[in-house]
Amino acid sequence: MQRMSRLFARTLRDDPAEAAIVSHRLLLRAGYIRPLGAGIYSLLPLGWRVHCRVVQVVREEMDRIGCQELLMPVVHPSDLWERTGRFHSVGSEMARLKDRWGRDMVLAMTHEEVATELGQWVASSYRQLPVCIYHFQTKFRDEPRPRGGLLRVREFTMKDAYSFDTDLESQESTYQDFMDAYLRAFRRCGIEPAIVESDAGAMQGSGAHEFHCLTEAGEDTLVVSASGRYAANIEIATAQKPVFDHGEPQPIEKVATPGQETIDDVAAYLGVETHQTLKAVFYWTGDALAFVAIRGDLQVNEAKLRSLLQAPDLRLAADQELEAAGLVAGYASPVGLSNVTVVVDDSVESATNLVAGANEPGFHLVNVNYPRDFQADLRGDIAQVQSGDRSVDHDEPLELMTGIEIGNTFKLGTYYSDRLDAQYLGADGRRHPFVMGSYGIGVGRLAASVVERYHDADGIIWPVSVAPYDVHIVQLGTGDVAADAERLAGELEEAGLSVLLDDRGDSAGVKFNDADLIGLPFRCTVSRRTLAASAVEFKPRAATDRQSIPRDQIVQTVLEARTAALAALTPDAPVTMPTISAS
RNA sequence: CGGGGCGUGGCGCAGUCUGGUAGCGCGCAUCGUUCGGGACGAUGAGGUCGGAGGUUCAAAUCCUCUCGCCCCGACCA
Repeated sequence: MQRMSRLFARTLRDDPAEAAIVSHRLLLRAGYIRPLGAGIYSLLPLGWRVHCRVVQVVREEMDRIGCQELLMPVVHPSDLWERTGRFHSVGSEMARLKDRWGRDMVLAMTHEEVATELGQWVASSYRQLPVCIYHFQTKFRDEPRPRGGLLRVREFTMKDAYSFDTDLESQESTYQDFMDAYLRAFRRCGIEPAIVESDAGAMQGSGAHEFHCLTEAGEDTLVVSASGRYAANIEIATAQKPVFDHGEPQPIEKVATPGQETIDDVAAYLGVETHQTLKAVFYWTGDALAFVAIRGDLQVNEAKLRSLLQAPDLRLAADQELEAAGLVAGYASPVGLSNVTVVVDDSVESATNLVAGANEPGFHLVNVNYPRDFQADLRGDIAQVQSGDRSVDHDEPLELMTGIEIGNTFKLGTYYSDRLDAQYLGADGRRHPFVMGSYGIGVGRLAASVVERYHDADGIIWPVSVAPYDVHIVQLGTGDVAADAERLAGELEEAGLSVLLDDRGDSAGVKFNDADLIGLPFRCTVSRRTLAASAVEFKPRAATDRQSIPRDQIVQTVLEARTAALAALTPDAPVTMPTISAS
């Protein structure tokens, strides 16, 4: 039992000024976390208990699929990272340091390298495969912009798992096991995740999924079809691109368009729809300029472009870089260009007689046709899906949603095993690289997501599965009242429940408000009034009504309520695409 | 990295423009009265005004530099 009078925490009456997001505000106010720097937090006892509860849920689901827990170090010598190429490719997100001998070390932001090294050491034969390992370990990622309390931090605990299979077929089965385990873990925490296809990004894999908690506070945009049959992160999402008929190709012509620098202006000025224009956008790949041409009614999707160009450091080009290449912003054209890489979205291939810039201020070209008038160095789909677009597979309308990425799964293929010579001896007597997977869950982000999902105007409403304590006893009075509250706490603990006892001398209002703020699932109030009635007042945090329960039945009542609440978190329900809840 | 905002006691803020004894509410401590939804009274503790330099008789306030934090964007396993 923890007494509130001794709890290492402090609840705040006023909202901290820095907190703009619900979970951040409530976790600070209720005394769960305390910032030390940007994106760096201490977990106070309440926060740590939630952390441990979440860890335990995830651990049980990992163990359930036969994944074995271990612990890998945070500080790594750089050589493994040199061998996979990530020591140089990752960039400043990974913190680096030198040891006393001047050797390069890294603070691990993930553990593919070390896991692969361990895997090849242990599993020398196909007879030992498949095998999976996981750990809960501190990650440090030097994020350019931490935000939202625990939602995006620089130091955090991640559950990361790594699988080793003999071949793609086996890995597919292992991957499915992880998907199932993730779904169960999130549901046990009270979150029905949206599962979407995602970008493998720096993981270098061949396929990936993300699990999202749908909430306005999220940073990721997801594209979901009406039936839920298609769901993807917008970074990789595809959609049908409507085709417009602008007639047979006509001779190219230069027209004056004074002062018309935007697509909308030019289209209006020349009396055409935006889909009959060619939009030019310029990116800097890190060492070269890329001229991106896309139909005027579409937006460039930078993640897709980055992937197509294989340019991890892609960014919009600066004006000086445009001038140096002889391009005129607002009037730029791919026609007659030779010194820059031209990337063409496939929307341009089906369009005829487009309006494009003339590379001359105040002039555009009409009846520009690809590939008659200009060539592409690269072609592909680099368009951003927009709300209302239709899915490729089932021709369904697509909707955009926002979510917090609480977990991800990656099919790594043999990227790491190839580079680290991680091989097993197969039944055929030959050596083969492991087919690997990696799977992450951010513990703190998951806890914060639960708060985003479960709260009201008064505070947090923890699901029983991850609450820091099961029962909040509000003791209103001293003497007999205090004695009975203590006795009740003992009985509840005897029954296997964890208890936070508010034994402070504060007024009832203060105590009730703190109880609501902290958000334990069940509240029991003990006072003169309840003592006289040989009863205890019982109120689930999520309920609006208080009940008077006979004193000799209260423990049973709480136990049953908790059991029912746990049963309501059904990990085995069929997968459905959730919608954003009104809470 | 670009744009915006903010650093004054544990929390929320005023004071800065127009330089002149550092304030308010909450919280905290002691005493008393209260006692079922953030009680009341009295007394009290607590701040080198983020830091450094400069201007001035005098700087929270003006100038320069710097550090940090928040928000938007860029970025992002």
